[in-house]
Amino acid sequence: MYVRGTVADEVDVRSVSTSYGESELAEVPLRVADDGIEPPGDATPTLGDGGTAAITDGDETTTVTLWNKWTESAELLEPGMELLVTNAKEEEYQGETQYATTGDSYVVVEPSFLVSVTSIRNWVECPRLYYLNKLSGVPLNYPVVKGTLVHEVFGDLLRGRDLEESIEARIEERGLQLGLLGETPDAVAEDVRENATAIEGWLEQGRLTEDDNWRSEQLLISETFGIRGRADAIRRGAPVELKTGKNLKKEPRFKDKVQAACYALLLEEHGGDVDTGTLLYTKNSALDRNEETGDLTPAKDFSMGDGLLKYVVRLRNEIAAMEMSGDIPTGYEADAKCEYCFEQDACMVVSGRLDQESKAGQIGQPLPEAEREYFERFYRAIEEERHEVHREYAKLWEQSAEERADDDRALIDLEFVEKRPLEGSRWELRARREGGATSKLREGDLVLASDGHPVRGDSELARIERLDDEIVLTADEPVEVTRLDVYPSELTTDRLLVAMHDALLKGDERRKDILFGRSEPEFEAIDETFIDNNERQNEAVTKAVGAQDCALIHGPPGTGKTYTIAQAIRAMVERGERVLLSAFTNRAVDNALEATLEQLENVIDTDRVVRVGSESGVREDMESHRLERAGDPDDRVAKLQNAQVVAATTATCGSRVMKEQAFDVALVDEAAQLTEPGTCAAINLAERFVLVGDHEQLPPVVRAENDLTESLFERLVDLYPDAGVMLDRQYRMNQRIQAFASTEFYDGQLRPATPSVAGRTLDDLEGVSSEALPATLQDPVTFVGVEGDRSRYTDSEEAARIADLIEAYEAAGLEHSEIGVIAPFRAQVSEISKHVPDDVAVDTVDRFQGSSQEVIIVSFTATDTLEGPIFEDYRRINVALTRPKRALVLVGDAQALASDPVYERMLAWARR
DNA sequence: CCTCTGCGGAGAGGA
Repeated sequence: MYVRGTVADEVDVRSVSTSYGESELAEVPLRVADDGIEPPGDATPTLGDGGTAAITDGDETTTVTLWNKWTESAELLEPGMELLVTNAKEEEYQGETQYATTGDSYVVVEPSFLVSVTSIRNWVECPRLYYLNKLSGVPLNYPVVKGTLVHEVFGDLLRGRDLEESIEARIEERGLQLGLLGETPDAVAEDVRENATAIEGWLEQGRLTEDDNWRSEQLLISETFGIRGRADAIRRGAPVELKTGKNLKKEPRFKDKVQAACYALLLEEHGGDVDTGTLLYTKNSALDRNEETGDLTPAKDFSMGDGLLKYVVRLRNEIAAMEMSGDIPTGYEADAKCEYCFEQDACMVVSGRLDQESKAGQIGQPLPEAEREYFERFYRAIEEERHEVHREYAKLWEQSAEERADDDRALIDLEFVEKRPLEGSRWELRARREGGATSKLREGDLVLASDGHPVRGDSELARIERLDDEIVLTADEPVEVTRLDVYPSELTTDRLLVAMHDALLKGDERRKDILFGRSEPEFEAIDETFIDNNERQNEAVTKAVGAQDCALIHGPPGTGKTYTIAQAIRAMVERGERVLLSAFTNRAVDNALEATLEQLENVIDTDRVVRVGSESGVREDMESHRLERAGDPDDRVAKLQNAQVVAATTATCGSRVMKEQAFDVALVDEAAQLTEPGTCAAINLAERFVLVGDHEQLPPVVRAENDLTESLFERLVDLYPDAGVMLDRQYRMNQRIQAFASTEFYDGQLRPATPSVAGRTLDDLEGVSSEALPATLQDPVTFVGVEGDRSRYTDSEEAARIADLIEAYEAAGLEHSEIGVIAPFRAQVSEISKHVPDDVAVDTVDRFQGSSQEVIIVSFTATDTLEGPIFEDYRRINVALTRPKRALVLVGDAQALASDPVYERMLAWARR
């Protein structure tokens, strides 16, 4: 039987005398949900749909007694934390039903917080090591890259690939990294071969027989233990861990055992019964020495007792509890000796600078208080984001397949078509979906591909190669795919944390003076005209070029931001500077890059403009500039080092490869959509920075409400008005259209760049005659009142009216491709899509940002009131209303719109 | 109450 619930009160641990002698116990008051208790005989949680329901008020409070070692986990408990006890027994006490741990119980603190196996492995060595790893990441270094290569070759061997072929191919794939490390393919091959031969020899020692039943690289997630990880290999159901290092002792290292034990727990939940683990220390090897040394083969088998598995769960509980409480580990939690630790210096510096308690001691002066306060604030905010990612994981088993599909987080009920082995030991999987099924999944995404359930079934990490009615995936292992789930990745949060750490602990002092408002940005006087027909654009380029620290370019809709950026980069390149061009989205990076390439055409060889990013992220027409990772090391590294302009998303700027690069200037576009740490990822790489954006348009997308919602751009614009320039002439909208946005969001400063822009109408378009339009649509801005169907996120009446409007425009000679429809909700987007022709662009506000259209129709999808966060953020209407060039139609319920002052003014303007 | 893009996954090792 298992018991799951929320800790209702403080927990005391005490000693009692029992018939077995002195024992420790903790009585945990637990608020248990209706289905938080499973009937006896069920050792594991129900594997049916639904899982454990949320705890509600009417739930019962009971007492769960945790015995002996589990009291260590009890000490970690605080009211409000989730607790899960497996194999509990039911007891009657004073007429009340209570529960207690048995010899077979596991106690799991905050089970929905998924701890990675690596975290547990680091933590057991020293909790501080775990923390440092999270904070500063692992830089590019050869031993780590080599280790990864050996693992890849190991996987290939298990999948039957030829050794030499595998080594060559895997080294080729890592050309760029190896080049940056100054390694040659031959030397690396020699190194890898040494380890790999040991593996191969061991495999050939008759151990790889038909019934050995191997599987390599399996991603495992445990909803019971709250652990996830990827096992190197599984042999006859037991974990095999590969180590590239040396171990001449008889026993495996303790942390390695712990790692294997984690996989054993994960396998146990997947129906296994594991009592041994194998560690493969491939540097030990030299099989020829086998006879002299007796048992010095690379493999060390060890038996995994119950005690070890439970110990691992307690370790995991320590991490979960610490992460929930937000505490910082000191290192005293562990017995590890700091003097032998590789991270001792880093540890002391971090604790010294951040004034943290640390077993290793502190080095250096603490950062100023404002910086420490900043660190703590953002650390907390980023960790909250991480928790949201963990909650996404929990939904993998808390939600039913149908719920996930409704949430667009999964494609379900796929028809498995085939699995086909590919060259290089990967597999191609194909499945078919019913037409019309939508999801957040896109080509290039990493997904959980499963034969029915992403956690409980056979499941594998796969990449979407093609996403049509037939879906094509690639994966390391074959899975008979019938379902795909969004894979919740912590990568972005990891990189945000590291970027913030680098900005504060590695950033130069001058830069920090700017970030912390201690010093005004300075500018070199530049006596040059860059753009002669737009004063503000020219001023912006002048500021960008002359900035000693930073410049801020505020670009409202249609004001030629991208062109200004391209001009600024051109001027910088002409001065011989190395420039980083970055933005949050791939789309924005490619847009800016395209404009930049135009400007640089006759300035430098455009081979020296390099786009760093994944194949699926980079726009097709920029592919020729994309830096392929694979190839000859010297060649790859030369291409990057010689690049004078490098373009990459901010997330990529946080990658190990990009962190090796240095620039004179970082230019960040769409900077108002970036969190502060996100911006830091880019500007950390350069001496000076230029941020370009518009804080009156959409803010950063974050999962949790916290300090990440304000961009660095916005903060600095407020802090240093003199460092900024606002572009004030727009080249997009008819004057009538721009009027509202100008007064409402830009103090009336936004104006048409030329009389012809101001006077733009549909009649300018070839074959269009506005006379053919109904009288109500003659004005460039129109309001169309619709009562609405009173549903929450959709409105079929609005959708129907919009279809009529499109017909009217079509009759007047407009092409479908010249019309765009914007709605606040995705549900309404798909509702409208049903009513209008396929080639009319229908999308959410968020996705329309950055583009424009001749005609824009906005569906407000609100009846009676405007409640809801989507309407409260006025920046969203600013974006919606500034997309059209020649005509704007607002469709909605006038009464609802009039209930909010801003919307009411909008209504007045539209109805004029 | 909603909007939703990134990312070589996770883990690789040094005594």
